[in-house]
Amino acid sequence: MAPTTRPPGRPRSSVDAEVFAATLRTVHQLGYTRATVDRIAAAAGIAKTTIYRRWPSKGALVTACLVDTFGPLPLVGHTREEDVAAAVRFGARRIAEPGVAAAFAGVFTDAIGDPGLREILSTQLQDPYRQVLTESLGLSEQRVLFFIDIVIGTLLHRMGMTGEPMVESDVDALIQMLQRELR
Amino acid sequence: MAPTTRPPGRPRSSVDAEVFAATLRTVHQLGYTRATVDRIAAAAGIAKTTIYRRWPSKGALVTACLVDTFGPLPLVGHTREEDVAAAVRFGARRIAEPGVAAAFAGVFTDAIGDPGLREILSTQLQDPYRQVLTESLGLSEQRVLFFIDIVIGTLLHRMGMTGEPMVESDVDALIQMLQRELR
DNA sequence: CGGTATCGATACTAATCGTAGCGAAACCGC
DNA sequence: GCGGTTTCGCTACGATTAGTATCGATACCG
Repeated sequence: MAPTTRPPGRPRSSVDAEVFAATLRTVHQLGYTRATVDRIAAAAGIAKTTIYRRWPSKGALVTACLVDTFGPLPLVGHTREEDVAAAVRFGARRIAEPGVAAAFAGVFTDAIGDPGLREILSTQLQDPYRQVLTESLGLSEQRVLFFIDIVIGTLLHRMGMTGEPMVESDVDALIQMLQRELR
Repeated sequence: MAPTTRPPGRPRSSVDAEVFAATLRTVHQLGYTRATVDRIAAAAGIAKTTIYRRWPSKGALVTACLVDTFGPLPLVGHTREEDVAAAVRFGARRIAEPGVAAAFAGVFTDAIGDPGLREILSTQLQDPYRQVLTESLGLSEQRVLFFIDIVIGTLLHRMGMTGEPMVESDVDALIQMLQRELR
């Protein structure tokens, strides 16, 4: 049926990309807590109310921002080893981008005690990778979730403790360890 | 020299244990953000001002609470394998305790953009384990920090995503993987 | 009993989240 | 061009929270 019947009224201005960029920039500069919606809106050059018309809460905005930043996982490998390496390097690159780790930590914090937000987090951010990896790596769902916990958890903990991304030699060690584990 | 010369004036009432317990209880029930200092104080049966006389900020209070909860790492193993297993199980038990994971996530969030708090976190919480493990496992400092990232990061990510502690079979898999990695 | 430092209680400032209401603007079909 | 509909920017607002200031009461010491 009508695939794109434009609804009546003034269309939404296409500023989502601007808002996401402004969100990461602000979170990077000030941290999650002090990255107020007011400041994010100002950085994006729009009004705060416009943000709340599109995302129901600050946590949902940041989660959407993370989903947008991570994007699809490019798995082109011919072997499981190649795919594991590609996935880990993908995660390491993304988490090293300014503001991503801080946004992650903030969303985790908000998600505790907010089941709705945790649902969004698990469904929109983790599930796509779980599906792709389950198919691509040929492992059980439990095994894939275990893999995701290790990759993302380890990289985030390093960022949280030191404020710096994991050095390349440690990323290499992480890849080798997981290649052996998933052999 | 005088080991315990009591300073003049009214001594501090010994309520630290009560406050720590109330902190974890409240964070467990309401999450880090809504666990206000007012509520924690009420749960501990003391005044909010008493808390601020002892800890400079909510983040510092929760960090001290985590330090108190984790406590010293009991390493009695005769082999590196035994010590690795003991350390992982120790972390898994602690992080599974109510409120601990939520407190961790909250402190990480606050620590970004608050270098003082990150310093406390790194120095008071991570350093003792780094020292003990470096000595006990006979590994380089870099290797031990890598080990800590994997253990704590993985366990926290599972708690943050699902709200439930990691199941025992996955903890066993984590142990085996790390034993192989650190062989 | 005097000196000193803590305790409880109250009040306060400064931020912040999220909502409500308003007139102006953008786009559509006619 | 014109009415209908929806989003936009803007301002204002209520509720909640971190952290500070203050004051009388209290506990311990010599």
